[in-house]
Amino acid sequence: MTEKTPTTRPPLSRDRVLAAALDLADRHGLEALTMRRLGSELGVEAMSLYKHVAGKDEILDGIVELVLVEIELPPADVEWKDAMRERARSVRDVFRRHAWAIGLLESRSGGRAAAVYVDAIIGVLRSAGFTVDDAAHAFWLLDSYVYGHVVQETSITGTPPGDGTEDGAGDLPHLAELTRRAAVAGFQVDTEFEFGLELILDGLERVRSRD
Amino acid sequence: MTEKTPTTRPPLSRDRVLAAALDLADRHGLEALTMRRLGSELGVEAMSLYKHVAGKDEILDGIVELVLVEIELPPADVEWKDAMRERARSVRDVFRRHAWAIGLLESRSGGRAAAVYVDAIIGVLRSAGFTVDDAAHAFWLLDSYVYGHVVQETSITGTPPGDGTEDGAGDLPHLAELTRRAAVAGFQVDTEFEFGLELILDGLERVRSRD
DNA sequence: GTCTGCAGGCTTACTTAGTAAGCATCGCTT
DNA sequence: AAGCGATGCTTACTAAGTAAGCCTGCAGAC
Repeated sequence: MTEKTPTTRPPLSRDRVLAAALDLADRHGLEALTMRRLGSELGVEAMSLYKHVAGKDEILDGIVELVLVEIELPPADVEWKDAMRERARSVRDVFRRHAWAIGLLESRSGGRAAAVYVDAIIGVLRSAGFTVDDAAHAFWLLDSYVYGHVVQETSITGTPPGDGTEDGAGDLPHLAELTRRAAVAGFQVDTEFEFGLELILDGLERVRSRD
Repeated sequence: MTEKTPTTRPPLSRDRVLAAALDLADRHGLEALTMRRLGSELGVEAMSLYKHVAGKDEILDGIVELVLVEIELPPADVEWKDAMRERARSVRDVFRRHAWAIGLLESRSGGRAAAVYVDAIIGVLRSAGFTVDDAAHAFWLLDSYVYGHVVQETSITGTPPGDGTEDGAGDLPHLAELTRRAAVAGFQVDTEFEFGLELILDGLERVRSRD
């Protein structure tokens, strides 16, 4: 129909499709990631993508995994507390870069990347003297915290002004006080994050010394 | 076209629509909640719903709020630690009953119900002697933990067997150990939850006694 | 009693999304 | 040269949200 493009287009591949999908989600959000748009991003029709991926679900799984491998695994020889602190920060950074990935993770396993991640973390904890059970506890606790924190951050910063949280604060005195305080102090999510992180790490240290 | 139904149907209303939507999501999952299906559930065509709600988004906001009001607020006169423990459990229970709501919460403010909830919790903490800042810290920390924990629980229990976490465990020794251990001990999420909860509450107690 | 307005539900139809099925073409192998 | 497989294209179907406008029966007003 149209002229054949003189520039030979690099052939598609599963990797190129996934990379483009990741990029698209980062730039325009997850809802912009449609097969048609992803296709046009690659200079191709939507249906062509199906030669390289089974369907949209596989793309979603794929980009979640791409995100997960961005998490920095701690080197095996650092002190456990430093290692956990660093990985917690790394997880937070990664999900702030790819906020859309949080919602996806809920329904997807994360593939092998997730398994590698778990293995590395548990490894550090075991070497530090945690029992199997306590290592599992520590992992769950830390991960729950980090995950929950990131979700709350993004859902707060992503909330447009004028949402339900502020109107009617007249009869919610503590909330009003909190809001006022936050406005004055310049609310710092980073501070919140570090506070909880240190509290948890200290608590885990107590558990470890018991083991 | 069809015969007029002899039984007079109770008229629709915003509340009836939201209640039916909540019920539908509980019974068949969030993806089953479509305007057409919700309509037929109420014996009505999809477009009729638009006389009572502005659109699907309003329905989603509405059922999120319905879920949030199920969270039990602690009575003002209990000891803060008991109050926090109870509300954490209540939050967890509510979201286990309505697992689909978790994903929704990420993108929605929660309306006034969320504000009431925050106000009540901060109130308890302030009365217990927490400074404004520490009350905010405590709130963020606890909520992040509970939220993250629930998400992880549901995503694990919702994962079909044979996912990426188990194959290839050969070169992931710590993960293998953990899996084995979990199989033997009978993995208890409840135990995990309580462990982290108590650790955090103890940490917060230390913070409070400093105030 | 008749008329009228309108609230509440219905019909149709448009848009966007995912994707099944099959066609076309280009380049390499034999 | 002939054939063939891989890669991309075309068409078309289904499901979902929702805009626009129609229909009808009931509540007062006269």
